[in-house]
Amino acid sequence: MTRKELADLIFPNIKHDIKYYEEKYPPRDLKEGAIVTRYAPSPTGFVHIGALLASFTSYSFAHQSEGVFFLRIEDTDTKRTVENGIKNIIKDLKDFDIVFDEGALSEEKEKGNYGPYIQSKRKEIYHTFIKQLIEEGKAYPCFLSEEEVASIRLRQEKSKKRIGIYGRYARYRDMPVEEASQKIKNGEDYIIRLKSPGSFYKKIKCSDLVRGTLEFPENDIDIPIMKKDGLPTYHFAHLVDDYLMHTTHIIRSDEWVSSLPIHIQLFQVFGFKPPKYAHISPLLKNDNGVIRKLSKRKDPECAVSFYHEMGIPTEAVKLYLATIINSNFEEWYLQNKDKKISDFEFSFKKVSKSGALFDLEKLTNISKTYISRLNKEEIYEQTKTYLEEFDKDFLKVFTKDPDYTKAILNIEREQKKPRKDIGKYSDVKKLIWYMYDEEFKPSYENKDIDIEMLSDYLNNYYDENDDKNTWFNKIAEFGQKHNYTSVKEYKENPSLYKGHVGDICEMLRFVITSLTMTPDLYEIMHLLGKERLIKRLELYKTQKNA
RNA sequence: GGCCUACUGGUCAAGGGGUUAAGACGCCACCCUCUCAAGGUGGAAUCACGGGUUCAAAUCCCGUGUAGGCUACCA
Repeated sequence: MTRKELADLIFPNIKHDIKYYEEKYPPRDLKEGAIVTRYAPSPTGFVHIGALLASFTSYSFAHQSEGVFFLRIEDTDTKRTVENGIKNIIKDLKDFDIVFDEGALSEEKEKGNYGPYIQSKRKEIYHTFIKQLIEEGKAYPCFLSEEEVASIRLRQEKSKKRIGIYGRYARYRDMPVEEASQKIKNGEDYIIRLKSPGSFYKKIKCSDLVRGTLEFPENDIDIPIMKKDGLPTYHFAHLVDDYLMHTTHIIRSDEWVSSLPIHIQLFQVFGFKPPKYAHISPLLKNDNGVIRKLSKRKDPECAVSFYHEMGIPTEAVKLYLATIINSNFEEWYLQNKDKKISDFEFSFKKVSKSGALFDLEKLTNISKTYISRLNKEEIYEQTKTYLEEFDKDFLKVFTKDPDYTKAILNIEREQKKPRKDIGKYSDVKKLIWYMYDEEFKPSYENKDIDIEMLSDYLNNYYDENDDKNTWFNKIAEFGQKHNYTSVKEYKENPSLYKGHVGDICEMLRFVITSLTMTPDLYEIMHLLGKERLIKRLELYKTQKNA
């Protein structure tokens, strides 16, 4: 019995060899330096912010180098796979303008010449590679049950040994092929393990684009490469796929650095040139003093859909991600306000090595700045889209008279330093509700208001056609009649006067909006118009008397 | 237990032997012919700790500590 016969016994239906696939998937015809990379999620549910960060990074590097960015679905863990996972992933990313040049489009469809892009459809390819390894004596069937492996682990833990199937724990590593094939013929369960050529006492140097040179002990664990169900493990699938798909750069999150020795070893076993690796740090969260990785289960801000529900513009999220990925992005953007994110040249050298605490406040600020640069039309449309999905009641009010709403949104907008108060589209309602009569159901706090004076002003002095200067001068003039003076004078001699111009404005603001803080009073009054202003004063009076 | 990695203000960070230790967010104070939001000006850090090396260390070396990751027939 030869190893070839053992390999045939295990994989009786494999017709091709590795060479066949190498010819089927020739090198890509791209310009020098083009980066081919991928986003390779498991379809286990929603896209979370850390994954968005990784895919945004990959996408940016691929595109700025005129390379290729593709989507590969890693569904080798059948227990965790979720219905409609692929479409959700594509949709979530598309919201952020992250689109794929090739890869899976749905469970059935895909585009590109290097597919299939769904791992569960690539079984035959993986088997071809594993078959060759068995023929060459570089991999072997292992009959250790999961229970046996667990008990080995337990013993290792107790005696403080290194954990794993290596050395003498790799009981089936050198089993004669006759015995192994007999066990298989008897129907015993098995997995395929790599016969690791490494030694724990030798060092291997791995280079990482963001971390530099990393030194590890060689991998000497006979890692599983194929599971009982015939599907490959992540490590092995990664090797085959990224080799055949000609991936040049693997950009993935930090939790993978410790598998680097395994991955390098796998490439060496086949004599393939490994791709370049870049490990990016995870996003962290300060949870009441405990710093931990952002978790899908505990943190709502983790799901990408959270930003959608909050009405935070996707562009703002991207700006924030860009500032996290490259520390020099923020400064660049400050100086190049009119440029797009894609105009920035990302570099691996500027990727931070340590994990960043996710800062919602900073994101909000970026978002405010971003929205402040939009014009009234854009804000109107964006808010409308948001309300259509999340607040149908306010949508009716908001869209009833589009020009009026746009005028509200335009208050203090068309100026060098535009107003910066909308951080997310879900804020719009609580910022402008009082401008709509149907929403204006105020509950006034107790405050000293000279109703008679305001009535006199609104009826006899206020003219909605006045420009801002005239408006202000009139209030000052009117104030003098009632013993109110300028702010400066009042501050100098507070005892001589009843108050200052600002006090009149505050009273007006309060009666008109029921608020003490609002944007520019002149604009608000102008938009509301004299008639409604007087009505609001009447409303205030009746509420006071009640 | 083993193996990795990271530690500069509340947060993100620049700086890689000699700097008044950039900048952004947040915070505080003041200014800005009505309040807010902005904007402007200013304020707050001896670079986790302990030892070295050096005329000189946030920067180099060694320990310690803390945090994170891996150590699955999960990815």
